[in-house]
Amino acid sequence: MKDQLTTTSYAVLAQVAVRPWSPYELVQQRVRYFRYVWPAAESAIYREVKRLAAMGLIEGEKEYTGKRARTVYSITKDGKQVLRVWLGTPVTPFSMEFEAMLRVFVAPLGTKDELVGTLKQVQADAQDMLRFAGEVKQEFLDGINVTQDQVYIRALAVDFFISLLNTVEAWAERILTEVEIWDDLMPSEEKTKRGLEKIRHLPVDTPGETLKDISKPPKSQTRT
Amino acid sequence: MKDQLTTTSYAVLAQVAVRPWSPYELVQQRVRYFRYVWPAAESAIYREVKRLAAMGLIEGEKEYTGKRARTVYSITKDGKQVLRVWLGTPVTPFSMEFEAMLRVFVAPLGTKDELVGTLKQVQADAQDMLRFAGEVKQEFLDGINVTQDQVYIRALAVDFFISLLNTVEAWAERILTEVEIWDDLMPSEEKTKRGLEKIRHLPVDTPGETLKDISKPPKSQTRT
DNA sequence: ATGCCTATACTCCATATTGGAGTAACCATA
DNA sequence: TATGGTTACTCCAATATGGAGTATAGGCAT
Repeated sequence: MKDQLTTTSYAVLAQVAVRPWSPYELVQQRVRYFRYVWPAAESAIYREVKRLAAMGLIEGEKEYTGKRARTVYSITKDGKQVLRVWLGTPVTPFSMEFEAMLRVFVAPLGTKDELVGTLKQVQADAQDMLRFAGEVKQEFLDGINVTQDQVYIRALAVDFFISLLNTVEAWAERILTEVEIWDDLMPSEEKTKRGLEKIRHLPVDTPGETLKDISKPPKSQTRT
Repeated sequence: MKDQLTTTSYAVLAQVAVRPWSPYELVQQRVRYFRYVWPAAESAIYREVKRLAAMGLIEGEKEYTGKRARTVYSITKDGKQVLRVWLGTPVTPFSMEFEAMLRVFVAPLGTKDELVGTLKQVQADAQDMLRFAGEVKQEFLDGINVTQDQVYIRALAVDFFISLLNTVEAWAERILTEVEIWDDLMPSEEKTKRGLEKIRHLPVDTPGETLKDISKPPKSQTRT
């Protein structure tokens, strides 16, 4: 066992810092707490719990329901210290997986219906997650969230999540409206004109002068 | 060699569909074309090129510069057909990695400066990527992008990318303003009040009645 | 009391993926 | 001719993933 902690380790450790959990609970609740900002497989959680325990960063207490054991883990002093040290290290940048966009790229090979279907799916996924975010919002307003004592911090996260999802949802809506007025997905002068117009109005600064050298994009992202 | 294609395979195949590339070019240019919506390691690209070639979905032509060989790959009929079929299959949902948010969760264990530093980093990363997006925008306006003939499609992607980055940037800015007025990161009645007020005004619907059962969040996401 | 279904609580493993190290030729400059 | 950078990859140890498998508990119908 390597004792190099990964971001997944810190995600689990951070969750245990909130209050004690059993591995099973962590697996279930990760969806509410870090799944959407740091996806990790179930088996990864179980593995991390063992590692953290072996390293003395969390400690377990056994409980029994009949013969079935379950261990509830709490964070230790060392664990807190490790989190504190981690807070001083550089962050890995935001990154995403968005398969739908790859499909948009090759959409002209398929049908308009397929593109519309993909976009509707994106919209539906965003709406599902927004529904979930709405529930979390309500939990906080009702004062019943597990991290209620940390509202002032968690509010920052819920804000992020909701802003992002609204952006995705609005984009899908906007694009659907655009695609709906197309007859097909073939290139056309009309579409090209509209596309360029759209690009021209995008809210971002363009570089001062035309680029001679194609400048390097921002450096790559790594997951550790 | 398994011939089950992964999303990374389709990403590469979609890129080769644009125009012929050598593996090295694909690796370099992936940053411009799919890195931000489907991250993949360099070695993964080389591996996929080999697989796709072995499966007859792309075909390579050898070129020489002195003794150094390079192979330029183009998509085949079969390759296009495979992409077409793919367009008819279900999409995997959007997902992201955002380590900074995990740090926000445990921020009270550290200092205000550390939190501010993390948020500034998020902002800087977003601004870097926005600069890159601005360059892409300019390329299209100048008519010199490699996918210029697909502006009407690519405009949809650039729109997404810029909207999302602006959202992230604006969030970081907003949160920095909030955090700046705090004296420390300890819980306080004042902070709790502000947090709840913030949550109350978040742009998302809350469920009609208070939840008795904690409903299940949207289903999980898998990468294939 | 017995069987059956579902939830709890994990372990195990074959396969896939990653980052990085290594190899080697080419090219410009000093 | 040395040397440093770019092109153009290959290879691999370490890690991560999804899914299958194991086993107990509790509720409910018969």
